[in-house]
Amino acid sequence: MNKLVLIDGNSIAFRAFYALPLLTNQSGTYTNAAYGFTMMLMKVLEEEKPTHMLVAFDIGKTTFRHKEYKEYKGKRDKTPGELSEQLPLIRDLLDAFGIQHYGLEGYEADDIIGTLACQADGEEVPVTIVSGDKDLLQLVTERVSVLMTRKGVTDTQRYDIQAISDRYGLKPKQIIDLKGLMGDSSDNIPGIPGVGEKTALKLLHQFGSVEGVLAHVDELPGKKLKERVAEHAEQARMSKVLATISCEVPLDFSLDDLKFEDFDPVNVVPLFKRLEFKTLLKRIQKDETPAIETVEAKKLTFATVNRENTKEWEGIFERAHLALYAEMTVPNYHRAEVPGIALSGEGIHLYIPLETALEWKAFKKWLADSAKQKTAYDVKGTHVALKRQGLESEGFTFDVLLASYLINPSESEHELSDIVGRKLDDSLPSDETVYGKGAKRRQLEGEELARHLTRKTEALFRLQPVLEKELQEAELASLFYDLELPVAKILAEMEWVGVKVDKEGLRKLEKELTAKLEELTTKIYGLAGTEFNINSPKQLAEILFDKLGLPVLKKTKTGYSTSADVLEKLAPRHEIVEEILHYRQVGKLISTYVEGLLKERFEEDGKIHTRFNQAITATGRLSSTDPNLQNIPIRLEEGRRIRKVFVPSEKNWWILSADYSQIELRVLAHLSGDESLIEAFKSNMDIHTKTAMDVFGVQKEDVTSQMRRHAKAVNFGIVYGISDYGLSQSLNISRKEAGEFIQRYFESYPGVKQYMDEIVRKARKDGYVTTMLRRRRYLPDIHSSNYNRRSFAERTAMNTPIQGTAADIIKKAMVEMSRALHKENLSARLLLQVHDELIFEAPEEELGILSDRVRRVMEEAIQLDVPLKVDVDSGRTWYEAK
DNA sequence: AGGGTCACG
DNA sequence: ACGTACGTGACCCTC
Repeated sequence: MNKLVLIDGNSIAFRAFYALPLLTNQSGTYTNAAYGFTMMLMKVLEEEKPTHMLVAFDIGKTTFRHKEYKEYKGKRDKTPGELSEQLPLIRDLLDAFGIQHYGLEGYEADDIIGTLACQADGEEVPVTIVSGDKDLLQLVTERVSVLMTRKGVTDTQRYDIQAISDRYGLKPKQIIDLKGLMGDSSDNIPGIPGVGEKTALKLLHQFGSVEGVLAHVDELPGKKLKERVAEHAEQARMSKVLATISCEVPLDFSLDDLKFEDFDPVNVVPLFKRLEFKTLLKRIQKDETPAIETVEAKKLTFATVNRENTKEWEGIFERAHLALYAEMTVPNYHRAEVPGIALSGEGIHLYIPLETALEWKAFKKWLADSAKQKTAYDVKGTHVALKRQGLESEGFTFDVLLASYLINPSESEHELSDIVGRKLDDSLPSDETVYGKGAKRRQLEGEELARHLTRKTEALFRLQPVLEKELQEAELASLFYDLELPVAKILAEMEWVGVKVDKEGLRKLEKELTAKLEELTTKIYGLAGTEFNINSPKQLAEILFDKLGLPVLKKTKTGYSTSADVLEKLAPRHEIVEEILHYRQVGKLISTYVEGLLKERFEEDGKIHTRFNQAITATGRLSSTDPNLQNIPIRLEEGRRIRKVFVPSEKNWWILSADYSQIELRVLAHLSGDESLIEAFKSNMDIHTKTAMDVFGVQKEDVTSQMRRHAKAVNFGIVYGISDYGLSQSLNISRKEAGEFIQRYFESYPGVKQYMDEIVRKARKDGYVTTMLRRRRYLPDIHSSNYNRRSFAERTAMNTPIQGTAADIIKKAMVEMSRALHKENLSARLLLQVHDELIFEAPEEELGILSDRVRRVMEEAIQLDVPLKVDVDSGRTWYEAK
């Protein structure tokens, strides 16, 4: 049975555009209208199952209606550029779906739809019209219905004869009369002034049509109305003509030409990927997965290597380049089992169960051979996990995870299946799909595991050239090969070595802090006059604001804020507040640091083995998890004591820490070329004092500690992409004062101001910003019409080159330091990196040379127009090393 | 699972 | 009139 669907293209595109926020893909193309349109399209295909389809568009400016009334559509606002540039995109999408689209000079989409609806009706083919325009209701018949958008994009209501009657009490054709009387401001159709929908409907219910109303002017209720109708009779007749949809557009095609057979995902997927329609992509790929999977599974022939047949497969190790994947049972590779390993080369896919791998000499030789090139996903994790199984691995020359990260560090999904979905015209089931999650998680074995793993290595093998090319094109190849890959190997070693912690020291701290917490708890209950959960912001707010009547200074989404900055302001008003602040402090130390560290400590070696995530931050920094060793307390003495439990792992060894002084401001001085700032660093001045002198116009001797504190906050603000509001918050001053500070700063350092303006301009032009080593971050929101999003992107444009360059520099220092340790034959080891600081452990006799080398390497890691300065200190624990 | 809070650079 | 300082991760509570 045939079914024709006619879509009012402009109407749906408009609706989608205004219903959705102004989305863009990474390359800055606006996609919201195209996205909404596609959602609607897919819904219609699913629900209507059309055999014939057409999307009609308005093209050109004038239609036959303008002859009748030259003001037609006269008052309509211009289509925004962000929408009109998406119309070609929508046509591309329709082409990909294999759906006809059409526009005709001199006619509106309505008329094309009307003509085809009439034809189809004549041929007894049922028709669904999709639009947001009520005009089209006039086309409804026994066989023609209209799907009208309601709110959002895909929420629709079907209008047939009955529905129109229910809603308006009219027959479909009377919709024309309705508009003749009430007009339509969006099309600039006048109708009768003062007659809206209510009056118009009342009149039509009584007299049936515009002509009927005009013939009975005398019988109309109310003097005013009579006058108006009489006066505008001609205008009403004309309005009716304008509102009438033509069914006689000369079309050079017939219904048969509009045949639609189900779309082919092969054509649609690449376009969805380009436009980053992730949800829709998943939807069509889900529908398609079974088909693709069987094809893939058939195509991919793999072999399982076992003790008996190893000889048959050893030829594979002759190959110059293979992909390797070591499967793990849990994400923490320090604790994971490796059930098996897969290898892929052109036309060959092997699965090696762990037991076989451990005994297979040729495999182990190949694995440890640095001349044998290997592509992996996460070489750091792979290396560590294998090492835990007693397998040495070398020669990782490509990391799919790191490549994907460098290509777009803002992307949050770098799981292999996501990368395959983005970069290949293919799909791979995610680990969650294969293994399940939570309680439903299961382990695979045998054939199933082998298939899943070889699919992964096969994908890795194909991904490598694709990613390699993208790296080249974005000028990221050197960053990848010369910096990130070497850093991955260094981090693997750091994680493998781990940091020794003093368990007894932690236990003592735990006892002491717990006693303190109990004391505070009792005191707080006493002051509150009741017991409650101090850890619950909700219960705490009740006590503070309801029971004790303290003023509410700030709200959160869900209630009253009890954050530290609020409590500090409330402290003078009630004794309890200070105790709560202290309680929070101690509570944090116990749960996150004392208990947290004890939980992560490995019994075997008494060490903590964190994992540095090298593919997470948008700026190029590292992060650290399980536990996070980059946020161990230092600012307050009570917390700083935690550092006493971080000790050297060998007798008579020391902890040595080397940190960059003011690296971000020095980078800013270099990037901006500001003479005054450069001079300040060249003469080794205290930069915050210098800023205070300039901003407050005083001599060095007259800088008060308050001035220096304010200047320091301004400097932070500059690095973060300053705003007066942000600065006012951090200093607890008025926005006006903050604004004045900023203005005076920019007057003192005009080069910085110029640089900030320039970097934002560049971000707008290119769509991204870069660091000194060409690390790239895209900023699609730089074009957003939303003030907040745009402002955020602008601040990011200012901050990322600074933070990111500092990250580049310390990574470079790590690579060179690792070479230096090797060359000097030192047994000192790098343990941790904390953004601008490197922490080592070393035997006492190496402290002199190590301190010397570290300072040199770090200070000379990159040549800037200002010197880099490094402070080095050592001690028996991390606490004492600084 | 998400929000609030807080630890670091 | 709006509502932000940049970059992270872990814990607790609440639903």
